[in-house]
Amino acid sequence: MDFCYYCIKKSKATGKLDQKELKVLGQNCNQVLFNKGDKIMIQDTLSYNIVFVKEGLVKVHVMGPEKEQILKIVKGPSYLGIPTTIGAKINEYSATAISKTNVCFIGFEVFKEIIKNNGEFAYEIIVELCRSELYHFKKCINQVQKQGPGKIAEALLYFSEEIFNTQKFKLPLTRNELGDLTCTSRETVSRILSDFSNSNIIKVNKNKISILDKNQLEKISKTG
DNA sequence: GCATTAACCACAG
DNA sequence: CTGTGGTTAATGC
Repeated sequence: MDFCYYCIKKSKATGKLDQKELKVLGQNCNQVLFNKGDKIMIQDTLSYNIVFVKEGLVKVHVMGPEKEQILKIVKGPSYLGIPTTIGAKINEYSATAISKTNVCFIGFEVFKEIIKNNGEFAYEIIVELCRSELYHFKKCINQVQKQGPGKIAEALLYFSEEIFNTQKFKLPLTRNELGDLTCTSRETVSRILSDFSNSNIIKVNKNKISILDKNQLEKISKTG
């Protein structure tokens, strides 16, 4: 039952725990492997657990009044279910694996106890929550005020810099999902991607994207 | 008015 | 699932 102790994909917070705390965590933690497309959390169901993505990519999404909205793409290691487990009785959003993903479900009671007893751990959790809130503030402003090309440019840069750390990557979303992420339609996504491609800003081959002119992309993202 | 932007629809690969 | 063309509505010179 020491698998949390030996886990090499610990969160920054979990790195602050001593062996005894890790043992308790390990006893109240269940690891599950999800494949692409599997649902990890379902909106409107009861939320009993803190969800920690050890490894892999997950889309966090909600069904709005009109249509599906993708809130963000999360790359492990990262927590996902903290706000909805602590702040609400039910899951306020869904989470779906978009690659092979390793997830730990952590019992809420134990998680709560560790927060209360270990300030260093709690602090790291707060840091993660703060970063997430700031990200959403920024995304909210950008999605409301930028127009199409700016939104798509920003999303491409996000994948390139935050998720894959390379100029060449395979987009893990369909055009439709990219539309749901950027608050545009799938047609608009298609058109903007071919526009970028025709202007030699990016190269597109199905879902494989290469960023050719990062400066230009940043400029478009910045000016909207 | 005229231009721009983007959603919606439809249809073809 | 995607790409494209036509149409329409909103917005801003």
